[in-house]
Amino acid sequence: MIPSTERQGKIIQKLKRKGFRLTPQRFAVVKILANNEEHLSAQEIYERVKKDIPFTSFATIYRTVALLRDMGEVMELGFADEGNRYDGARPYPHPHLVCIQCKKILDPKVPSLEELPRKLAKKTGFQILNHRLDFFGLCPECQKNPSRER
Amino acid sequence: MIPSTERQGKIIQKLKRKGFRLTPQRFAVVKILANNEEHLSAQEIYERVKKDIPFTSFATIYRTVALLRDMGEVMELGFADEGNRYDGARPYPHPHLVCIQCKKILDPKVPSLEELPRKLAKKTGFQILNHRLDFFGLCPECQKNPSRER
DNA sequence: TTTGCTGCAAACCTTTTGCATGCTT
DNA sequence: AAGCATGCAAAAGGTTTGCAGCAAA
Repeated sequence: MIPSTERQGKIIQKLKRKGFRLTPQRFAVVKILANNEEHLSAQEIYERVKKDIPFTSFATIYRTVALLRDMGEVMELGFADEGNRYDGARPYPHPHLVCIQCKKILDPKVPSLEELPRKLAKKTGFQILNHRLDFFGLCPECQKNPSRER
Repeated sequence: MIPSTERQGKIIQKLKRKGFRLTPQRFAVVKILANNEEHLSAQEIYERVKKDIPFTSFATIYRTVALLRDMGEVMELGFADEGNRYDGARPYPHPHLVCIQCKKILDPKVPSLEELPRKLAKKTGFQILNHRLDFFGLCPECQKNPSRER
């Protein structure tokens, strides 16, 4: 578990420094994303925020994660077939292991791509800003329970 | 350029062998996807098919690429922010270089991941079925023309 | 008081689906 | 004749946006 207050504090300071208001809704979203190793969907964030602040709307969730994403403090993982997932603990490129059945997402410890982006930039002339490395498959639980849903 | 008739013939034979009909619409979609190194959107496939068969509908495009995808003959690349892209020339995992401005997608020649999927499966217990490695950035042209749209 | 933020609902966009019609074999 | 495939239009699903009201500095 990454120390809660560290990421949370960093994000909140950055928000304030940039002149954004720290509303209760934003605070709730930051709290959830900063202290969580999971890769949450907008729906999950919405449900958790509503426990604190029952009047929260979906629009605010989306606006807040977009703000945090634009600040570089949350990584948005888009998937075509389901919704986006958000990672506030490690907002930088890293490999993911995605279960196609229960939809859980893990961060496997594999050697990073290291210099590949830089080499590729040199070879192709692209200015490389980001990358994604995702492995898709069935987690051990879903191999045993072929019907389990998320 | 990959030899046209080879992929095209293989796909058509497979369709027939599996008992699917080779309608003019399907033939047009196969022709476009099999003989094309680009990564086309559904919209682009639709437009090109309509040149041959003006009455074609979007539904048929989607049903056809889904059929080819399920047969393993077309790779569907889903993106969250824009539509899917389809690759009929290389329907197996390989890295992509994606320009975030003009949306072109290239296949860079980089060392493949080799044994990483297998190692990861062994370490995590996941049954790994697929993977994606995408690099995002600005292509040389878009670096010069920051406003160019696709 | 001013400006930013929120909630609600409608809009968006791509993809999927229901259904009646039409084409193949 | 039987069944698959198509076209059309509507539905679906997640995300974004317009707008009026509210709240924080």
